[in-house]
Amino acid sequence: MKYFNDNLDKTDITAQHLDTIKKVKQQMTAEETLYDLAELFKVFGDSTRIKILSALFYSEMCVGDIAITLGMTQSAISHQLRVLKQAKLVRYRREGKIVYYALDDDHVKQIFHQGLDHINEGRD
Amino acid sequence: MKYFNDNLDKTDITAQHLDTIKKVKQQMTAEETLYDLAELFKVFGDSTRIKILSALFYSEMCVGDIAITLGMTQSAISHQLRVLKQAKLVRYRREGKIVYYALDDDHVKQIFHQGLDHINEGRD
DNA sequence: ACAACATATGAACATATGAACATAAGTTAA
DNA sequence: TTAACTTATGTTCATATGTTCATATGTTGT
Repeated sequence: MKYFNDNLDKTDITAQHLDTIKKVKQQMTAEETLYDLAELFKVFGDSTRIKILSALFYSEMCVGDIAITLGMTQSAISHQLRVLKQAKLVRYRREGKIVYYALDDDHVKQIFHQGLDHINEGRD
Repeated sequence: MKYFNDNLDKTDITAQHLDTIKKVKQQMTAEETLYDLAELFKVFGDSTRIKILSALFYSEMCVGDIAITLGMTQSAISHQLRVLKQAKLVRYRREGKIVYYALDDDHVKQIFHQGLDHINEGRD
Protein backbone atom coordinates (compact mmCIF):
# COMPACT_ATOMS: atom_id res chain seq x y z
CA MET A 1 0.00 0.00 0.00
CA LYS A 2 1.37 3.32 -1.09
CA TYR A 3 0.72 6.28 1.14
CA PHE A 4 3.30 8.63 -0.29
CA ASN A 5 3.65 8.93 -4.03
CA ASP A 6 3.83 11.52 -6.74
CA ASN A 7 0.87 10.32 -8.73
CA LEU A 8 -1.71 13.07 -8.53
CA ASP A 9 -4.60 10.83 -9.51
CA LYS A 10 -4.05 8.70 -6.44
CA THR A 11 -3.44 11.49 -4.00
CA ASP A 12 -7.06 11.61 -2.91
CA ILE A 13 -7.25 7.91 -2.29
CA THR A 14 -4.07 8.04 -0.28
CA ALA A 15 -5.35 10.98 1.75
CA GLN A 16 -8.58 9.13 2.35
CA HIS A 17 -6.70 6.12 3.69
CA LEU A 18 -4.58 8.25 5.99
CA ASP A 19 -7.66 10.04 7.18
CA THR A 20 -9.50 6.82 7.91
CA ILE A 21 -6.55 5.42 9.82
CA LYS A 22 -6.20 8.57 11.86
CA LYS A 23 -9.89 8.83 12.72
CA VAL A 24 -10.28 5.17 13.60
CA LYS A 25 -7.21 5.30 15.82
CA GLN A 26 -8.67 8.24 17.70
CA GLN A 27 -12.07 6.67 18.18
CA MET A 28 -11.00 3.13 19.00
CA THR A 29 -11.42 1.74 22.49
CA ALA A 30 -8.25 1.94 24.55
CA GLU A 31 -5.81 -0.84 23.84
CA GLU A 32 -5.69 -1.93 27.48
CA THR A 33 -9.47 -2.25 27.60
CA LEU A 34 -9.46 -4.29 24.41
CA TYR A 35 -6.86 -6.55 25.91
CA ASP A 36 -9.03 -7.13 28.99
CA LEU A 37 -12.01 -7.74 26.75
CA ALA A 38 -10.16 -10.39 24.80
CA GLU A 39 -9.17 -12.03 28.08
CA LEU A 40 -12.81 -12.11 29.13
CA PHE A 41 -13.99 -13.71 25.91
CA LYS A 42 -11.14 -16.17 26.06
CA VAL A 43 -12.75 -17.49 29.22
CA PHE A 44 -16.02 -18.07 27.35
CA GLY A 45 -14.11 -19.64 24.50
CA ASP A 46 -13.71 -23.12 25.91
CA SER A 47 -16.38 -25.78 25.72
CA THR A 48 -15.79 -27.05 29.23
CA ARG A 49 -16.18 -23.61 30.74
CA ILE A 50 -19.21 -22.86 28.57
CA LYS A 51 -20.79 -26.10 29.73
CA ILE A 52 -20.14 -25.23 33.35
CA LEU A 53 -21.74 -21.82 32.90
CA SER A 54 -24.64 -23.37 31.05
CA ALA A 55 -25.22 -25.80 33.91
CA LEU A 56 -25.11 -23.03 36.50
CA PHE A 57 -27.89 -21.24 34.65
CA TYR A 58 -30.33 -23.69 36.19
CA SER A 59 -28.94 -24.31 39.65
CA GLU A 60 -26.00 -23.63 41.87
CA MET A 61 -23.93 -26.79 42.00
CA CYS A 62 -21.02 -28.30 43.85
CA VAL A 63 -17.83 -29.28 42.08
CA GLY A 64 -18.46 -33.01 42.17
CA ASP A 65 -21.95 -32.67 40.76
CA ILE A 66 -20.73 -30.51 37.91
CA ALA A 67 -18.11 -33.14 37.15
CA ILE A 68 -20.71 -35.89 37.06
CA THR A 69 -23.08 -33.78 34.99
CA LEU A 70 -20.44 -33.08 32.37
CA GLY A 71 -18.81 -36.49 32.57
CA MET A 72 -15.41 -35.08 33.43
CA THR A 73 -12.95 -35.44 36.27
CA GLN A 74 -13.25 -33.42 39.46
CA SER A 75 -9.79 -32.00 38.84
CA ALA A 76 -10.57 -30.70 35.39
CA ILE A 77 -13.70 -29.00 36.65
CA SER A 78 -11.92 -27.49 39.61
CA HIS A 79 -9.21 -26.06 37.39
CA GLN A 80 -11.77 -24.45 35.11
CA LEU A 81 -13.82 -23.14 38.00
CA ARG A 82 -10.73 -21.32 39.13
CA VAL A 83 -10.53 -19.59 35.75
CA LEU A 84 -14.21 -18.67 35.91
CA LYS A 85 -13.75 -17.42 39.44
CA GLN A 86 -10.82 -15.20 38.46
CA ALA A 87 -12.90 -13.73 35.64
CA LYS A 88 -15.67 -13.05 38.17
CA LEU A 89 -18.12 -15.09 36.14
CA VAL A 90 -18.95 -17.39 39.05
CA ARG A 91 -19.03 -17.03 42.82
CA TYR A 92 -19.03 -19.69 45.48
CA ARG A 93 -20.14 -20.39 49.01
CA ARG A 94 -18.88 -23.08 51.27
CA GLU A 95 -21.23 -25.34 53.22
CA GLY A 96 -19.14 -27.71 55.28
CA LYS A 97 -16.88 -29.58 52.96
CA ILE A 98 -19.02 -28.83 49.96
CA VAL A 99 -18.42 -25.74 47.82
CA TYR A 100 -21.37 -24.49 45.80
CA TYR A 101 -20.74 -22.48 42.67
CA ALA A 102 -23.20 -20.09 41.01
CA LEU A 103 -23.23 -17.51 38.25
CA ASP A 104 -21.87 -14.22 39.48
CA ASP A 105 -23.87 -11.67 37.51
CA ASP A 106 -26.37 -11.18 34.72
CA HIS A 107 -23.80 -10.25 32.11
CA VAL A 108 -22.94 -13.90 31.83
CA LYS A 109 -26.47 -14.77 30.72
CA GLN A 110 -26.65 -11.79 28.42
CA ILE A 111 -23.34 -12.46 26.71
CA PHE A 112 -24.30 -16.12 26.43
CA HIS A 113 -27.62 -15.34 24.78
CA GLN A 114 -26.19 -12.77 22.39
CA GLY A 115 -23.81 -15.45 21.29
CA LEU A 116 -26.65 -17.89 20.77
CA ASP A 117 -28.52 -15.27 18.72
CA HIS A 118 -25.55 -14.88 16.43
CA ILE A 119 -25.24 -18.60 15.95
CA ASN A 120 -28.93 -19.02 15.26
CA GLU A 121 -28.98 -16.17 12.77
CA GLY A 122 -26.35 -18.04 10.81
CA ARG A 123 -28.66 -21.04 10.73
CA ASP A 124 -31.43 -19.32 8.78
CA MET B 1 -18.68 -37.84 46.48
CA LYS B 2 -20.89 -40.62 47.68
CA TYR B 3 -24.15 -41.16 45.83
CA PHE B 4 -24.92 -44.64 47.07
CA ASN B 5 -24.49 -45.45 50.73
CA ASP B 6 -26.34 -47.01 53.60
CA ASN B 7 -26.29 -44.03 55.87
CA LEU B 8 -29.88 -43.00 56.30
CA ASP B 9 -29.04 -39.51 57.51
CA LYS B 10 -27.32 -38.70 54.26
CA THR B 11 -29.85 -40.26 51.95
CA ASP B 12 -31.68 -37.00 51.44
CA ILE B 13 -28.56 -35.09 50.54
CA THR B 14 -27.58 -37.78 48.10
CA ALA B 15 -31.01 -37.76 46.54
CA GLN B 16 -30.85 -34.00 46.23
CA HIS B 17 -27.54 -34.23 44.37
CA LEU B 18 -28.87 -36.85 42.00
CA ASP B 19 -31.96 -34.78 41.44
CA THR B 20 -29.98 -31.65 40.68
CA ILE B 21 -27.74 -33.48 38.23
CA LYS B 22 -30.70 -34.99 36.46
CA LYS B 23 -32.64 -31.73 36.19
CA VAL B 24 -29.68 -29.68 35.06
CA LYS B 25 -28.81 -32.26 32.43
CA GLN B 26 -32.34 -32.09 31.07
CA GLN B 27 -32.46 -28.32 30.96
CA MET B 28 -28.96 -27.62 29.67
CA THR B 29 -28.41 -26.30 26.18
CA ALA B 30 -27.55 -29.04 23.71
CA GLU B 31 -23.90 -30.01 23.78
CA GLU B 32 -23.42 -29.29 20.09
CA THR B 33 -24.77 -25.78 20.49
CA LEU B 34 -22.50 -25.17 23.45
CA TYR B 35 -19.59 -26.33 21.37
CA ASP B 36 -20.46 -23.85 18.62
CA LEU B 37 -20.89 -21.13 21.20
CA ALA B 38 -17.43 -21.76 22.61
CA GLU B 39 -16.04 -21.60 19.08
CA LEU B 40 -17.71 -18.24 18.57
CA PHE B 41 -16.33 -16.76 21.77
CA LYS B 42 -12.92 -18.17 20.97
CA VAL B 43 -12.93 -15.85 17.98
CA PHE B 44 -13.57 -12.88 20.26
CA GLY B 45 -10.91 -14.14 22.64
CA ASP B 46 -7.86 -12.79 20.88
CA SER B 47 -6.62 -9.24 21.20
CA THR B 48 -5.76 -8.86 17.53
CA ARG B 49 -9.21 -9.93 16.43
CA ILE B 50 -10.87 -7.77 19.09
CA LYS B 51 -8.85 -4.80 17.88
CA ILE B 52 -9.89 -5.44 14.29
CA LEU B 53 -13.55 -5.60 15.30
CA SER B 54 -13.15 -2.49 17.41
CA ALA B 55 -11.66 -0.62 14.46
CA LEU B 56 -14.46 -1.72 12.15
CA PHE B 57 -16.98 -0.20 14.55
CA TYR B 58 -16.06 3.20 13.16
CA SER B 59 -15.43 2.54 9.50
CA GLU B 60 -15.10 -0.18 6.95
CA MET B 61 -11.44 -0.60 6.20
CA CYS B 62 -9.12 -2.35 3.80
CA VAL B 63 -6.60 -4.93 4.95
CA GLY B 64 -3.56 -2.71 4.64
CA ASP B 65 -5.14 0.14 6.57
CA ILE B 66 -6.10 -2.17 9.40
CA ALA B 67 -2.54 -3.43 9.51
CA ILE B 68 -1.18 0.12 9.71
CA THR B 69 -3.76 1.12 12.31
CA LEU B 70 -2.85 -1.79 14.56
CA GLY B 71 0.86 -1.71 13.79
CA MET B 72 0.94 -5.31 12.61
CA THR B 73 1.91 -7.12 9.43
CA GLN B 74 -0.52 -7.42 6.55
CA SER B 75 -0.20 -11.17 6.78
CA ALA B 76 -1.22 -11.36 10.41
CA ILE B 77 -4.28 -9.20 9.74
CA SER B 78 -5.29 -11.18 6.69
CA HIS B 79 -5.08 -14.44 8.61
CA GLN B 80 -7.25 -13.09 11.40
CA LEU B 81 -9.74 -11.58 8.96
CA ARG B 82 -10.21 -15.04 7.56
CA VAL B 83 -11.12 -16.31 11.02
CA LEU B 84 -13.56 -13.43 11.52
CA LYS B 85 -15.02 -14.07 8.09
CA GLN B 86 -15.58 -17.76 8.83
CA ALA B 87 -17.34 -16.83 12.06
CA LYS B 88 -19.52 -14.43 10.05
CA LEU B 89 -18.46 -11.52 12.21
CA VAL B 90 -17.22 -9.50 9.24
CA ARG B 91 -18.15 -9.25 5.59
CA TYR B 92 -16.19 -7.80 2.72
CA ARG B 93 -16.59 -6.16 -0.64
CA ARG B 94 -13.98 -5.86 -3.31
CA GLU B 95 -13.28 -2.61 -5.11
CA GLY B 96 -10.59 -3.18 -7.66
CA LYS B 97 -7.61 -4.61 -5.90
CA ILE B 98 -8.72 -3.30 -2.58
CA VAL B 99 -10.89 -5.41 -0.25
CA TYR B 100 -12.96 -3.54 2.28
CA TYR B 101 -14.01 -5.28 5.46
CA ALA B 102 -16.93 -4.30 7.71
CA LEU B 103 -18.81 -5.70 10.68
CA ASP B 104 -21.34 -8.27 9.58
CA ASP B 105 -24.18 -7.83 12.06
CA ASP B 106 -25.28 -6.07 15.22
CA HIS B 107 -24.59 -9.03 17.49
CA VAL B 108 -20.94 -8.17 17.29
CA LYS B 109 -21.52 -4.75 18.82
CA GLN B 110 -23.90 -6.15 21.41
CA ILE B 111 -21.61 -8.93 22.53
CA PHE B 112 -18.74 -6.47 22.60
CA HIS B 113 -20.62 -4.03 24.80
CA GLN B 114 -21.93 -6.67 27.17
CA GLY B 115 -18.33 -7.69 27.65
CA LEU B 116 -17.34 -4.12 28.38
CA ASP B 117 -20.15 -3.84 30.91
CA HIS B 118 -18.87 -6.87 32.74
CA ILE B 119 -15.34 -5.52 32.83
CA ASN B 120 -16.46 -2.11 34.03
CA GLU B 121 -18.63 -3.60 36.74
CA GLY B 122 -15.53 -5.29 38.11
CA ARG B 123 -13.84 -1.88 38.26
CA ASP B 124 -16.29 -0.42 40.77
C1' DA C 1 -5.86 -37.19 66.66
C1' DC C 2 -7.63 -39.99 62.95
C1' DA C 3 -10.39 -41.53 59.05
C1' DA C 4 -13.35 -40.29 55.29
C1' DC C 5 -14.71 -37.15 52.07
C1' DA C 6 -14.73 -32.78 48.95
C1' DT C 7 -12.06 -29.59 46.71
C1' DA C 8 -7.72 -27.36 45.20
C1' DT C 9 -3.24 -27.35 43.24
C1' DG C 10 1.38 -28.52 41.06
C1' DA C 11 3.81 -30.90 37.35
C1' DA C 12 4.00 -33.11 33.07
C1' DC C 13 2.38 -33.95 28.56
C1' DA C 14 -0.07 -33.35 24.25
C1' DT C 15 -2.50 -30.25 21.45
C1' DA C 16 -3.87 -25.72 19.81
C1' DT C 17 -2.80 -21.16 18.41
C1' DG C 18 -0.85 -16.78 16.65
C1' DA C 19 2.88 -14.29 14.34
C1' DA C 20 6.38 -13.90 10.91
C1' DC C 21 8.39 -15.00 6.57
C1' DA C 22 8.16 -16.22 1.94
C1' DT C 23 5.43 -16.62 -1.80
C1' DA C 24 1.18 -17.35 -4.51
C1' DA C 25 -3.03 -15.44 -6.45
C1' DG C 26 -5.88 -11.88 -8.13
C1' DT C 27 -6.46 -7.01 -10.05
C1' DT C 28 -5.32 -2.89 -12.66
C1' DA C 29 -2.90 -0.02 -15.75
C1' DA C 30 0.55 0.65 -19.32
C1' DT D 1 1.87 -9.53 -21.50
C1' DT D 2 4.39 -7.20 -17.97
C1' DA D 3 4.94 -4.45 -13.89
C1' DA D 4 3.09 -2.74 -9.70
C1' DC D 5 0.17 -3.42 -6.08
C1' DT D 6 -3.15 -5.61 -2.63
C1' DT D 7 -4.61 -9.54 -0.45
C1' DA D 8 -4.40 -14.56 0.61
C1' DT D 9 -2.10 -18.68 2.02
C1' DG D 10 1.39 -22.38 3.39
C1' DT D 11 4.95 -23.36 6.60
C1' DT D 12 7.59 -22.96 10.64
C1' DC D 13 8.40 -21.76 15.33
C1' DA D 14 7.54 -20.28 19.91
C1' DT D 15 4.15 -20.10 23.25
C1' DA D 16 -0.37 -20.85 25.43
C1' DT D 17 -3.83 -23.95 26.98
C1' DG D 18 -6.46 -28.04 28.78
C1' DT D 19 -6.37 -32.52 30.81
C1' DT D 20 -4.55 -36.08 33.73
C1' DC D 21 -2.16 -37.90 37.65
C1' DA D 22 -0.58 -37.45 42.14
C1' DT D 23 -0.92 -35.08 46.14
C1' DA D 24 -2.04 -31.26 49.27
C1' DT D 25 -5.52 -28.65 51.77
C1' DG D 26 -9.57 -28.21 54.26
C1' DT D 27 -13.82 -30.01 56.68
C1' DT D 28 -16.65 -33.19 59.47
C1' DG D 29 -17.61 -36.75 62.66
C1' DT D 30 -15.79 -40.32 65.74
